Amino acid sequence: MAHVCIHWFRKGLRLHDNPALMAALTDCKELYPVFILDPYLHHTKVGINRQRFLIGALKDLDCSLRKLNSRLFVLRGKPEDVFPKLFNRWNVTKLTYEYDTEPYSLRRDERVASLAKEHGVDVIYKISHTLYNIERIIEENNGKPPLTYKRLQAIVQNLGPPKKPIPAPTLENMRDVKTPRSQKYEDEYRIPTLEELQLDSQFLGEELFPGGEQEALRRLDEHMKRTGWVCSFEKPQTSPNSLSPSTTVLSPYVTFGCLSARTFWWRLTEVYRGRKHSAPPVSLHGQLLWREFFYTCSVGIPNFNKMNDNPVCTKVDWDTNQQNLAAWREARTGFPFIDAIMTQLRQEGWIHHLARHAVACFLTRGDLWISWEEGQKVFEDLLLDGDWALNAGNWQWLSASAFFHQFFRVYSPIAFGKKTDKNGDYIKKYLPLLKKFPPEYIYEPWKAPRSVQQAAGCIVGKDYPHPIVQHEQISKKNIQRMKEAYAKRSSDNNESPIKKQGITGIYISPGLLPPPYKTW
DNA sequence: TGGTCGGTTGTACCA
DNA sequence: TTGGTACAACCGACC
Repeated sequence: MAHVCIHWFRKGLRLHDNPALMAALTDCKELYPVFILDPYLHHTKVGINRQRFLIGALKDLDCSLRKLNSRLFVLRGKPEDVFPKLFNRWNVTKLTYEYDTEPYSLRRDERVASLAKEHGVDVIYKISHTLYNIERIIEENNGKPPLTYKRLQAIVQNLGPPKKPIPAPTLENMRDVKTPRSQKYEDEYRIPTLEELQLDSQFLGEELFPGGEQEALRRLDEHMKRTGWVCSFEKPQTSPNSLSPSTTVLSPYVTFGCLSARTFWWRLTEVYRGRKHSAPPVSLHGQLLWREFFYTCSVGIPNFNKMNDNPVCTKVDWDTNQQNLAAWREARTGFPFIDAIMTQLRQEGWIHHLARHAVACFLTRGDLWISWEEGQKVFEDLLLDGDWALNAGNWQWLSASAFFHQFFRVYSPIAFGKKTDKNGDYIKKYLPLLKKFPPEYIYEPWKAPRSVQQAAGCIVGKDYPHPIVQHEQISKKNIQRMKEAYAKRSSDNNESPIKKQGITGIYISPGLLPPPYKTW
């Protein structure tokens, strides 16, 4: 029997390495490629850069599908409301999609799958967002997520390399498949503009990272040609404040699934072959494994995006301070390095990993003592590569709430940037107000004599804010508060080690701080 | 994937 | 020549 099939795009906005889409084409007479703008995921709070990236990715997908005599159908609403109507309207017999491990997605997909069953629709899903089947990694580690990178590496070593990516469907694959198209459909299911999504595009900057599979593959090709660079890539050696990105900026494409992580992995393997090359955790392969690491944690650890009821997260008495949170979010902390990074984040939707470290440390354990959950929300809205699992994992890491425990390693909002940008050119690019300050004051303009401030045309306290905290003092105090939080954690764990751990494995010796380990 | 401080060592320069 | 000085580079200890 030939099927009428919906392939549901959510992430995985690509044709290459899309096994669920290929499954849709098997015994298929009619194909409906569908994307649903879900108010839970695509609300107006999501940053406009991210929305633009999504719209770009959808346009690109539609364009590629049209080359296969198909198209993309874009709908709006809650998937559980949308699908029953589509099942009836199109007499659907099969639904395919890519497996998604986020808690919201799992609940959503469970509801949709059960609706599909009620309508006599077969459901097929495939794993292609991650390198591995995440549940398989957990199984291999005796049912617990590996809580160190090293452990994850050992597990995946046993599993062997990730599956090879499969090619995109061709016209040959589409020979017996039709996508019904009519003028009525064109209007009804077209891709909305940003204005239609009630977004004001006048605040948009230049589109540095356009969404879409074609751009993703172009960008991948461009970087893979640089064999020497790829082979010697070590993440910690790249600069957080170069004027153009010092890394690939493929992450937004992997996040939306415009680029398959497995395709990226195997392209790197090709480049590495026969050459001396860097290795995980610092290499580019290593970066993909970090993604895998946090995905595995996010699946195996309950309430992974929260402090409370999250068994790996140290409980910290974070302050509530709306003024300071707003100053951080809106790039007016008075520390040019921090404010420049937050400006780049808002304008461009991407900042370097180490820049994320600097601002995350500043918001949490370093200076403002504000919960990492607040930072998580800001990154979620503003980062093009904002990914539920990676965002939660990295915020816990940086705030020394989980995974990373050397809380006395505090980034200086003044000294850190100087290592790779002595002149402060990065600050001048994103905070042009400060561009006339001489290098000796650019990281701490409040120290400049009045005459220098006047000459620079920028008076601290009037044109640019005073620093909202005194870093030297506050960071010392915060280290002490962190020490107390760790001491409390240890004594709580001693009282009921297993119960407090929540997940059954004992991965931190109760009563002891984890040994200083180096993960790269 | 830290920062700071104090101490040591190495080195360039010069009287 | 050589001793003095300044300073950079590095190390370990500590937070």
